[in-house]
Amino acid sequence: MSREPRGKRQRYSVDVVALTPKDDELAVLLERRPAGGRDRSTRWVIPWTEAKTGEGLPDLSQRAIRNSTGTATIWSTQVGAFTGGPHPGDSELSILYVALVPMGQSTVPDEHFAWFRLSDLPPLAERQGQMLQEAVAEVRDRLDLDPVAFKLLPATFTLSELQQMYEMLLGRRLHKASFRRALAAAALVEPTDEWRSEGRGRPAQLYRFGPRKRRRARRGVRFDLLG
Amino acid sequence: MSREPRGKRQRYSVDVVALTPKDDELAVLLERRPAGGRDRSTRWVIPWTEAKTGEGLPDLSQRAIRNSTGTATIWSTQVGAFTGGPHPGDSELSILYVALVPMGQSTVPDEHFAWFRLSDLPPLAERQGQMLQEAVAEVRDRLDLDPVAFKLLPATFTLSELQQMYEMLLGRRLHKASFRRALAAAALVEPTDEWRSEGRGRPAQLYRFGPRKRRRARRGVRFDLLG
DNA sequence: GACTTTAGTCACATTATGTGACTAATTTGC
DNA sequence: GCAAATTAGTCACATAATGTGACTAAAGTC
Repeated sequence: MSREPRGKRQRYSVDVVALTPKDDELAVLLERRPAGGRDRSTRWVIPWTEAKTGEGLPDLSQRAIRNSTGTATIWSTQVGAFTGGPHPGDSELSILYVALVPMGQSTVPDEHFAWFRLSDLPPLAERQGQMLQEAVAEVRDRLDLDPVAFKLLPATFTLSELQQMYEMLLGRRLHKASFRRALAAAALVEPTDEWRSEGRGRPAQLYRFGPRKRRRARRGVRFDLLG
Repeated sequence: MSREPRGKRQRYSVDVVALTPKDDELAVLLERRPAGGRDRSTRWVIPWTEAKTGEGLPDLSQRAIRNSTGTATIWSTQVGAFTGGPHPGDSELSILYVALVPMGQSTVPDEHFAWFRLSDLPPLAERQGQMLQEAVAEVRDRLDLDPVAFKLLPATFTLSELQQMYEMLLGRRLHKASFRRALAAAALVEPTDEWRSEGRGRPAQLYRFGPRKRRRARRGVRFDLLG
């Protein structure tokens, strides 16, 4: 599957950056594939799936996610289209998706796949590295528009776990009182009647995701320009 | 150019939604193409350009923008990849770009092109309409991360013009004092020593875009979820 | 010169956010 | 059993950001 005869090029591929929390950090699912050309070593690459003729992106991306993560019932979104630099599958055009795998569901389909923490990545080809960066940026950028943090948590969770998830995604610490005040104002979670005793310390109440009311999205202009 | 022999399918196309301000509203550049199949009428479509083998997206998108708007020196960004629904050029996959044409530069390359205000669109195919919506949403979503509003203005402008541009993009009125306070805090514009007398009323000072200092992008979590 | 129109600023009320200190409920060590 | 440690959860207050009406300024119109 790694080499195609020249001339019969792939039309395009869908590449999947699957992310999951691991040791208070994001981890990405990579696939071990034999290097192309004269290089006999193996390398880690972002898993990809070839497009079939007539297959639409919704189906194709679901198939690609199933191929790599083993499940298709997880959240994903398109990051964009990429060209340039060598692609492991010889396809000129990659459509990149990022998929979020909840805590504790990060199994691997077989021994060719493994999770790597972002701070402990194996060497990646340039285009691969860039695509990974953009996939992570896509998730971070959506953080306050889209409740993506919840996609990385199990169905019920404590507020401290939720805060840790936001801290992981934002890359900085948050103040507990501020976090909970903002959360309450957004009415995003609802308490369950369960409590979790996590060893030492006071037990924490479990919450589930459940947006109750609409926020009026007023506010003036922001000019939150960074660059 | 409108029909390709069956079997020799296009690999993919780059479609360009070019936007410009017109009558206090956004307008989009559409192209008149003969309808496919047995339909002899013409229809308006989002301009597209076929990919050539070996051409990367940066070059290709510039070429596509030049083909439709006549210039390539304007701001653009990728919106995403689309499949599904008929494409006027028979290509299964479209990579969508949105390009912003400054006020007063909205010429058309020839009589096959025309600008349509968003409130006054001709009938579009379903996929085309959806792509247009996503392109506009992309620009709106970037408004406070990226100074896109300036890409729709000439090099110098009055603060009232800038505010009107934001109001057009946001679809709501802003308070003058708030707007200017936020603008000053972001240090995004600098005054020129020119003034414009626009008929009646006090003349307005002209400004140019010129970010002076970095904003520290602190702030806690936002939870600005709408949906 | 009074009135209209648009530009530009100010002051104050209201709301949002940052932050430390507090109380609560549990385990651990003695 | 009881103090110390640990984590959850809340409060109160200081500071900052935003909403808003009213004001002054400089031009044209009649």
